[in-house]
Formats: sequence, C-alpha cells, structure tokens
Amino acid sequence: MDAQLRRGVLDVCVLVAIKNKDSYGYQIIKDLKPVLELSESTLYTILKRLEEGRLLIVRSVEYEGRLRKYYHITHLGLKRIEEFKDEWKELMRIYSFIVEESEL
Amino acid sequence: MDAQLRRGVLDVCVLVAIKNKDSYGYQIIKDLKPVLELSESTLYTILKRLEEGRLLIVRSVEYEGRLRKYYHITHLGLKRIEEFKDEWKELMRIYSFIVEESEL
DNA sequence: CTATATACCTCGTGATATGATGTATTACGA
DNA sequence: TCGTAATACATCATATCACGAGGTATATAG
Repeated sequence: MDAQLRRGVLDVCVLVAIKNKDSYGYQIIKDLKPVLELSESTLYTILKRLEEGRLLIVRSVEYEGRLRKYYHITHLGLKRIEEFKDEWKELMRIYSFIVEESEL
Repeated sequence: MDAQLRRGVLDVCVLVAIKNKDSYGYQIIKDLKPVLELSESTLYTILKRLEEGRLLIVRSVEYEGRLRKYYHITHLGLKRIEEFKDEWKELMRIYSFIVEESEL
C-alpha cells in the first residue's frame, strides 16, 4: 500500500491495539500483523510519539528475565480514536469526489 | 483534518483535478477548494513531484501577459488513480478493524 | 552450542507538507 | 491615479515522519 496512505492510520491502529488490553511492543506487532504489517523501528517510533503526546502511558514489567513495557491508553488516546472516525467521514467525502470525477 | 490522512489523498486529488480537462495551478486550487483546501506552496510541490514521476506533462501558455502552465495527465497518472482505488479497498479493511476493535 | 524467538533501543536517511517570502501582471474600486 | 486584490508562478527553510540497519540481552529448542 502507498506509504502516505499508511501514515494516516498507523497511530490509530496502535492505539486500537492497546485499547481493550494493555500490551507491549512485540505483542502489538503480532496482533496487528493480519491487518497491518509494521517493523519494530516503526512501532517504537510511534509508541514514543504517542507517549510524548500523552495518548498512552507506560509501565515497565520484568517478565521471565526480560523487560516488557506495557502500554496503557489514556482518555486522550481514546479521544484520538473518536476523532479519527470523524476525520474518516471527511476523507470519505474526498474519496467520493475522486471516484465520481475519475469516472466521468 | 489530520495532516497524515490528508497526505494520502493529495496527489490523487490533483490528478483527478486535471483528468477531464487540462488545468493550471491557480485553477486547480479553486477547483479543489470545495473538497480539499491546499496552499500554493503545497500544490506546486505536488505538481513538480508528479511531473518528475511522469504522471503528468506540462505545457506553458502565455495568457493575457501572464504565464500559465497547463498540466496534462499521462497514462501513468491515470494508472495511479486506478491504483489508488485498489489501495482504498485495503484501507477500508484497516478502517473496519479500527471501528470493530474500538467498539468492543 | 547455536540458532531462533523474545524484547528492547538508536541513528541516519529520504520523503514530505507547509508557511513565509518573492516576482510580475491585470483589474477594479476609491 | 493610487492602492489593493486577484492572478500566476517559484523557492527556501523547517518540522515531521516511516523505516532500514544495526545494536543489546535473555530464554528456549534443536
């Protein structure tokens, strides 16, 4: 898929991946794989940005000798998901324009 | 609207704007205004990129003492529009995921 | 003992949209 | 006629971003 198109949904996909249960980097990648493949470097960049924007908070947990950083969505993160749905409506308008105009 | 989401449709909107009749920068902005606002600097950047990618070709015309650069879509440009429609299907799958997961 | 899976991280790069700014001409109202 | 808005192009600097490459470390299975 086009790189630009991807960018618009990456953040929200990650937020959705942790919405119903706290999760950690490696797990998020596995969970999202069927719907969206993303590399570790991409994910950790996104997680950091979301953390800085207070869309999620982090909690470090020791698990079988390995470090795990669990991410928990905040109300700001939830708000972002809802905003995305509104923005999608606007995007649908643009998409309709594209389809209608391109099929004249 | 979110900047990232915009990016995914900018190029294609410009292509659609010139698909049925050759057009020039200033006119494209006016034509797209109802569906998508974009500044001159943004548009000219896009036009340049599309030209470099051979998605459109340019023809300069003198009109009432002012220069006008008319843009004409190529078969590559038309192909891009069709590709976009396919990518949109994939994006819809992702959107469905977001909506379903976020409403659990 | 070696390879794979798990789990994190950083750095550099290339691509991108946008505001600010600049150059010219034409049209029009005060 | 003076100034301002509209027309029409362009460039530059900046900030943001996704991603590949590469790095560290442990547990486990073969």
